[in-house]
Amino acid sequence: MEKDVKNLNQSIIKAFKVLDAFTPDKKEWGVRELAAKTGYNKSTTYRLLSTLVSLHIVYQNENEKYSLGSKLFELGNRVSLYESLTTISNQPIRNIALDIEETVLLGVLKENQVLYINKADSLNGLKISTSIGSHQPIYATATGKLLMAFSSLEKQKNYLYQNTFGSLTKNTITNISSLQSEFNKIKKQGYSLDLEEFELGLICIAIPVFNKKGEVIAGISASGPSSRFKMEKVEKYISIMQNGVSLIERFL
Amino acid sequence: MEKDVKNLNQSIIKAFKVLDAFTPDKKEWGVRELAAKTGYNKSTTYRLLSTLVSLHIVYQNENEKYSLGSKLFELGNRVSLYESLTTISNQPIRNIALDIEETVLLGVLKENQVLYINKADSLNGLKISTSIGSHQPIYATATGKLLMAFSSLEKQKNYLYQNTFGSLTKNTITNISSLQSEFNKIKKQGYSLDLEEFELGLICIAIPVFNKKGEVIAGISASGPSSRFKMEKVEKYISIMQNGVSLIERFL
DNA sequence: AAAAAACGTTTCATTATGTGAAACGGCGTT
DNA sequence: AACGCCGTTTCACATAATGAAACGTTTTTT
Repeated sequence: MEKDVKNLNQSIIKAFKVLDAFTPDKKEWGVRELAAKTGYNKSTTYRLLSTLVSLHIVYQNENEKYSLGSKLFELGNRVSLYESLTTISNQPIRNIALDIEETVLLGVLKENQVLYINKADSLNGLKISTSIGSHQPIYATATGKLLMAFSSLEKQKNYLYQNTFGSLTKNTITNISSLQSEFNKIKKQGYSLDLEEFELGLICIAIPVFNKKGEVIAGISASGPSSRFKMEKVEKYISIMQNGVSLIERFL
Repeated sequence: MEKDVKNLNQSIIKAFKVLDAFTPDKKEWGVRELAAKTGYNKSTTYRLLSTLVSLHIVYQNENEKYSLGSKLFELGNRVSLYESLTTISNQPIRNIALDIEETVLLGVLKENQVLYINKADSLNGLKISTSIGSHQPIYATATGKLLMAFSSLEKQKNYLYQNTFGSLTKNTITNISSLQSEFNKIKKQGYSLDLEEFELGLICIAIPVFNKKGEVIAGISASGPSSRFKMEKVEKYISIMQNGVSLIERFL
C-alpha cells in the first residue's frame, strides 16, 4: 500500500528527467537524440529545453547542442551535502540509538580524518564524548577504517604511505600491511569494528552509507563501553543499523 | 525588438523560481511563506514542492519545512564552471580578437596562479604563445593582478605575505607595497595593465567578468607586442572588450 | 551539382493538466 | 473549549502543454 497517488506536476518531472540525461559521459545533447533518450516528443523536448535555456539552467552552444548551464551550478552549490545528510539522518540515527541503546554517530572523510557531522545520544548513563564537528584519525576508528576501506586502492595507498600511525592504545593497528589487510577484511565483510583501538574500554561498530551510484559517502557508527558491548550482539546491532541506513539512503 | 515570445513551460519556470528562493540566508521554507514570497497560490506552491520532493530536488524535514535536496547537489556538480565559461565565452572573445586584432585570453584564479581556460587568436602574424590550460604568475600578468585586485583584502594579504616575487623583466613589480597599491589602483580604475612585466616586448590589458552576484569570476585580456600596442588605444580596446564581456555576463 | 537526409524550430487543433477557493484535520496556544 | 496556524486535499473550471506535420537550413550522400 503505497502512499496516495499524488498530483505531481508532470512538466517538472519531465524537466528533471531531461536534466538527468546530461552526465559526465554525455554532456551535450541535440533535441532529437534527447527526445529519443527520454521518450518525449520532439516538440515537447524542444520546449522543455527552450524553457531551461531561458532560465540559464541549460546552455545552447554554437553547434545548437545543449549542455548544463551556470544557474544549475549556482543552485547546486547552495546545497551543502553535509547539511542535507545531517537533516536526512536525524530521525534514523535517533531510532537506532533508541533501539540498541548506544551512542550513534554519522561520519565522513575530510582531509585524511573522520569528521562527525551528526550524533544521537543513547539514554544510557555512560555516554560517548565525541561531538558533532570533531575529528578523529582514520586508522584507529571504526568509521575511519570503514570509509578508507571503501575508498579507491589509490587513496588507500596514498593514505598508508604518506602518514604515520602512532599507537593510541595497546590495540591500535600501527603497521601498514596490517592496516591494508584490515581494509580488505572490512570491505569484504561490509562492516568495521574498533576494538579499543582508539581508547581503552571503547568499542565501536560502523557500517557504510551508499548513494544511488553505489559510492560510500558516509559511515554510521554505534559506540559503547566494552563492559556492555558484547561481541555476540554485533550481528543484531548491524541489522538494526542497516535498517536505519536504508531509510537514509532512500533520500540520497 | 526582442526575439519572438516563446512558448515557455510555465510549470518549469515556477519550479525554478521556487528553488531560487532557497538562499544561504533562508535555507528553509514553509508552504505558506514560500507562496507569499513567490506570489503563487498556496496549493500551487504545495504541488510544486511535492513534485520536487518526489524527485529529491528538495527535502522536507521533520518540522515539515522544505529545504534543497541531494539530487540538486548532484546535478549542480555535473556542471563545470570552467566548461560553461569556456563555451559561453567562445564567440565573444573571437569577436574581440577580430576587432582589436590581438590575442584574447580568458583566465581564472587557481591555486595562486592564473589559469587560462580559453583563447582567441588574432589574425596578426605575431601571436602570443600562451595556450589554454597554461598557468602564469599573478603578480606579473594583467589578468593575475586584476583578479587579485578584485579579491578580498584577506586574500590579497595572504597572497602578498606568503609568496616571493621574482623579477621576470626589468618592469616586474616585486615589491609588496607596490603590488598592494597596484591592486588598489586596478580596482579603482576597473582594468589592469601589464607593461612588459612578464616578458619584454609584451603588453597586456585585462578587464573583469562579473557574475550576477557582482563577484569577479574571471578576467579577459588582450595581449600584443609593444611595437603596435599603443597606449592611446587603451581606451578604445577596453570599450570593445567591455562589449564582449557583457555578452558573456548575460549567461552567468 | 542535385537530391536526400538530418537538424532545430514553429504551427495549430485537441485534450490533458495545472489551477485556486474552500474545506479538512492536526497541532499548539489562549 | 475556542481559536489560529500549519500542511494538505478536493473539485469544477480554464488554461496551458501536447504531438503530427510542415518549415527552413545545413550537412551528407548520390
